Amino acid sequence: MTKKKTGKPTALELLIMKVLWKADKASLPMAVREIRNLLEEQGRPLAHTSVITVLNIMVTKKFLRRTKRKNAFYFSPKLKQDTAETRAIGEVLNHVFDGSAQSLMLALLGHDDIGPDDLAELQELIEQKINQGME
Amino acid sequence: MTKKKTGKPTALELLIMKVLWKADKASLPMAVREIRNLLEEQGRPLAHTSVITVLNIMVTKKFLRRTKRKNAFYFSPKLKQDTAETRAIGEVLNHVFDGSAQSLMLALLGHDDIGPDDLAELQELIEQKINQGME
DNA sequence: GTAAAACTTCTAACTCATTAGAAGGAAGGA
DNA sequence: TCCTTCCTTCTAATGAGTTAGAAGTTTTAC
Repeated sequence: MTKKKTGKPTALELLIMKVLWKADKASLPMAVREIRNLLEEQGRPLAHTSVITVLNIMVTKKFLRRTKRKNAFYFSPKLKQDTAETRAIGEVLNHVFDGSAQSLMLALLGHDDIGPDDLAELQELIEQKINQGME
Repeated sequence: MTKKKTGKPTALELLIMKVLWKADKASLPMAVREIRNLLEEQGRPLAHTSVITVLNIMVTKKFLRRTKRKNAFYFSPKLKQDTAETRAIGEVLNHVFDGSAQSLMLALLGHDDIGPDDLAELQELIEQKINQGME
């Protein structure tokens, strides 16, 4: 009986994942210090050791891969952004909206930050999805 | 300087909110025992005192209203379902999808549980929103 | 080659969420 | 009235997430 535990990143872990996903587009594993610096730049200053602690936790959770290079460790994402996003929306869909995509959509459309231009784009996305389904 | 703290319910608090929202449609405040029973029925058995503890926390968080009736307390939702849903989706929108409704939509459409019939309904919802905007 | 700098592991504190027992007050039946 | 039942408040334990210091090891710089 293997522990299933799909698991989604916590708030801080998500910040780190985003940093690493970005770097990963250029296939760049990152050192602790680089990650720490970027976090600080985006208003989340942390002690060097705090970052290490979280990174190691993320490795045990299988969110990250850790490789030794020279004297230090480098980290790269193992959990894909798509996967994390799908899990996150699935979580909200099931727990908050009881699985109703319609309810979720209503809440999204009711949100302030959605402009008329956004609406057109959303339609386009659904359009594509529909067409893709009948190919 | 007042504490802003918009605050969204935790996982357990959300379950309780849902129970109370349902009852509130008929304007029915609920006693602890009733809430406890419903939670148990839906697979979340808790000690009576555990339920009380959470309910009281929810009152201090202003999620609930508490009124004395006879010897016992009755609870009803103060936080509206719409509001909670909007906050929940806003949270994900901002933290996971960096404010991009398009990204969120893609993740939603990529989710397994979305069938072709859902797609049509989602389009309809956006349609309505668009028309409503130009009246 | 030795001292400083960089990096890691270990340990631990603190908060919040979840869970529940012990103890005490009010209500109600025999 | 008295005992049982029901309800509350207080207290507390556990676990996860966040944060960071102390200490130890490797690398680099002069």
